[in-house]
Amino acid sequence: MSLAPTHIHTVRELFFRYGLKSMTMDELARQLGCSKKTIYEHYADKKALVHAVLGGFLNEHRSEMAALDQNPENAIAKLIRMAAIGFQKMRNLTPTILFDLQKSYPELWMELERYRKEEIVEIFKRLIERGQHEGLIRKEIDPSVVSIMHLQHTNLLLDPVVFSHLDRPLATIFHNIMEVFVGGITTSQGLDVWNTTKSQMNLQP
Amino acid sequence: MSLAPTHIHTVRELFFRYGLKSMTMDELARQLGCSKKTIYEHYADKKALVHAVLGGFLNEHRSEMAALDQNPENAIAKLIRMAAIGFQKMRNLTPTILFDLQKSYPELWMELERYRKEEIVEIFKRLIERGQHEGLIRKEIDPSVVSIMHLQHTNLLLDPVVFSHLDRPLATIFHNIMEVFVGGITTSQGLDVWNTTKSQMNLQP
DNA sequence: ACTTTGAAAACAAAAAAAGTTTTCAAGATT
DNA sequence: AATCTTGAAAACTTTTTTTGTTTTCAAAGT
Repeated sequence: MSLAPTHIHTVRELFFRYGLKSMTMDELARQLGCSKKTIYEHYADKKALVHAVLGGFLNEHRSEMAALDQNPENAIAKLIRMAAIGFQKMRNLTPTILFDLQKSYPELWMELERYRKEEIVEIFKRLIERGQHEGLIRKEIDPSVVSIMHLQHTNLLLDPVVFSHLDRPLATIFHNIMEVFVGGITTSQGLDVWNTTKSQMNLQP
Repeated sequence: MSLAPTHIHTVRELFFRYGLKSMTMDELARQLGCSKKTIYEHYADKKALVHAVLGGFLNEHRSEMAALDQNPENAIAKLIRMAAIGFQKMRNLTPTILFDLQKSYPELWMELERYRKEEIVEIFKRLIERGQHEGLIRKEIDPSVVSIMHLQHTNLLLDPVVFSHLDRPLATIFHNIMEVFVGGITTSQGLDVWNTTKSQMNLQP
């Protein structure tokens, strides 16, 4: 029983690198240097394994977000940090993964969708509301609208036809998008905070 | 019979984006907006289709290389241009594609290997020999050795664990690699040519 | 010596994909 | 206007692949 905790990261890497369809259970066992039997002792079927991988991935993100939420920083700084983590994380979701997920594991695909559209959007929405109370984000801004808008921004990264041909580092793309987004929602006071925060933190995600 | 020339590029894009395994014939037909029957009128089987796509890809590269070979430039300049094109081209070969190719179409995989290890290496070898005759590349350099070395450099780009985590544009990685490689093989005269050439041409591949 | 363990490999069952054929409707042809 | 052609859509068969299970066997531990 030497599999579950140690090797699940390897499984994630293989799934993410080669796609869910291409990475068969035989191949997986071969790469892990164990037998299929051993895998099936820990996971009922392939779906359970994919579920564990995706679940772990989302949980990681969830707890990183939660950790940031604890921070006693201002709303703008939190917003940037959360966005940076989100962009960084979503990079791992290649077209192949998303395609395979959607086609072969629709329930897991929906779980991913739900996580992003509900949980994440909700966190950003509340963060924007907080920013408004702190006087950093303009009152005319509708938190529900712009939190969805932000989600769509991260979606753009997942689509290879949008930015990849520019051959820019993710950090550059991230920085530009945030410059527009944050610039667009902040009050003049918030803008000062943003400029200070920006120089303080390492924006390289 | 409206398929073959027009839509083969779409097929390539789909194969390259989602992988050969994930992109089934049904899905392909759906995405192309035609029936499977129509596809099978032009291509005997899926293998023939993959062959056509890969062949087209290699031919494109082949003719770009040939066009450069005609140029009346010096050997160093040609070397850089060819390398740039090579790096740029190989980016399209995602881990999934290479994996699927190797596993499901071993003959095509070997054809790709052969193309790179023989045709491309041969071109670079002759180019380096020419550079030596032009007095731009040092005589101690063994063309056979360093042409293979260059091939391995481009291989590094295909491996996601080597450079991707740096989050640098391809152009930066390319530039650094070439700085070392060209710097390492040139005479002082060749180095001057390289510096001049470098500023003249747009290194952004 | 006797268990236990788990890799390796053979296996059966199920699923999926490839490839073929049929159907049918829209456009072209006579 | 009647007929023919074309090709998408979908139903279908066949082949291949994959999943998931079981068996075998050898090495490590008791």
